[in-house]
Amino acid sequence: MSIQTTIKALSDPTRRQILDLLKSGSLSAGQICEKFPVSGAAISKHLSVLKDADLIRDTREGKYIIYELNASVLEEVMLWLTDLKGE
Amino acid sequence: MSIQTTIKALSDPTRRQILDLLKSGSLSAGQICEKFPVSGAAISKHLSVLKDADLIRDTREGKYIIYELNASVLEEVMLWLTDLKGE
DNA sequence: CTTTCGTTTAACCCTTTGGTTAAGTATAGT
DNA sequence: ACTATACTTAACCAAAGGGTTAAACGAAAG
Repeated sequence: MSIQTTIKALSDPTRRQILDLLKSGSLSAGQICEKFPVSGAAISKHLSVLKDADLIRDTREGKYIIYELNASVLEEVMLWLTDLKGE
Repeated sequence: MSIQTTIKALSDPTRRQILDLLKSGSLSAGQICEKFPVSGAAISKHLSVLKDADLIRDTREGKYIIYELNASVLEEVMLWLTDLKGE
């Protein structure tokens, strides 16, 4: 995954909030939806952007789809930022 | 400056390249332009986005406008990322 | 097997974004 | 005072982004 894909995914506030939510534990798409004042379709699209960036992973559990955070790809961004900051 | 403004500014590859350039030292708008295959107007707009985000500062020197990196605002982004990664 | 529930995909609508060219502003040099 | 140089701003355009509603899909339950 490119740093471009990662940062683009991070550039929307709703998506960052979703990541913040998942920090405390995995949630189903529906549970995530409840937290935002937008349609399920909108959230579903955000989730797919985050998934394409590999910032989240999903697994189906029965009729639910559970999303979990994958923070490991943030490493690349951190490195770039650290380098930019110089030391 | 909000983290939103900062990340949005970072979300364009040309703007990130500009920041990378300025890491090695301050440059005039024209010198920055030379490095990119787009019009001066396009670069000027990128510079203004970076400036609004306080990621760069400018000072006029004669007929040149010199841009310098201001990496300090990256701290907030770093903190958010670090928190998300969970130490 | 049909229905219901959870979620995604399709089709669409605006707004934002990143580019262009052309015109404007500011400083330097003649 | 003019002209050239350095850069920005204005006006415009096509593409991308984030939202909506409605249709489709997958698994479970009746």
